[in-house]
Amino acid sequence: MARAATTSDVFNALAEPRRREILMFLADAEKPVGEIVVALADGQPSVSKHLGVLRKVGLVRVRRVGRHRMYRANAVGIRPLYDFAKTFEKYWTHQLLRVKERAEEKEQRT
Amino acid sequence: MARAATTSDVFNALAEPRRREILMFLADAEKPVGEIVVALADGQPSVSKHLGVLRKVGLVRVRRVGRHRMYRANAVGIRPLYDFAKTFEKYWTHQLLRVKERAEEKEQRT
DNA sequence: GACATATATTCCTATATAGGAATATATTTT
DNA sequence: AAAATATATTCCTATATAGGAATATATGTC
Repeated sequence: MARAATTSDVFNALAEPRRREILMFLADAEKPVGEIVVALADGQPSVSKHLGVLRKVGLVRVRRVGRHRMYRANAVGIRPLYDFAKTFEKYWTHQLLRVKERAEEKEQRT
Repeated sequence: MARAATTSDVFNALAEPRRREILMFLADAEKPVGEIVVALADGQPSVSKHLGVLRKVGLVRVRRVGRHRMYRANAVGIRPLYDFAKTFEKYWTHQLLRVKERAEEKEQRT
């Protein structure tokens, strides 16, 4: 079988770097497609397609304003990713702590 | 062009649900392949392949013990994902706050 | 209504899978 | 060294892209 569809879930949708960039660009304020195209120096059809994927998995919302479409990030959509990653937070904290301890031990010996 | 290789980065590697499950299973302690196979009720070659991908992007470490290979999660490898997701934390906090406010306003009106 | 602007969609293609089956490799045991 | 155990790798195939080009759709303006 092939890989799962990018539209199937948030993880797959965000596996694409361009889509992560778009989402970060839309984090603070809503923007029309044309501005994204300029900001990311990408083609218009490409951006539209990426926005389509982000919309399907609920990571962005759209609003029509005249002939523009204003897109904005739907932050809560990222929670599945955040929650998954956060599970491991304590482990790398410990890991870094051990590195620090070893560094200090080494320091002691000098 | 096709999608980026799963081995290219952490985001792509973790787009696959099975790999996320494997990583969570390896979070607390190192385990031999056979145990993962049993725990996740998957085929041995399948698990081996997934472990190969996780290893290539630095999400797991291996250690040989007799004829076993002990795998463990390398938590820090998840930081790119965590950092990305964390960027949006403040937004959904605000978003939830607004939902709460609206709910309270509504409550007031009754 | 003709024209311009903004965006979405369709069509095509090369490619990187993921899964299954079969096989190869490494290590221990007898 | 033969057999058994544990794991990795190879081979094959169906499929879901992502990108480019061309086109369609919707809306505003003259």
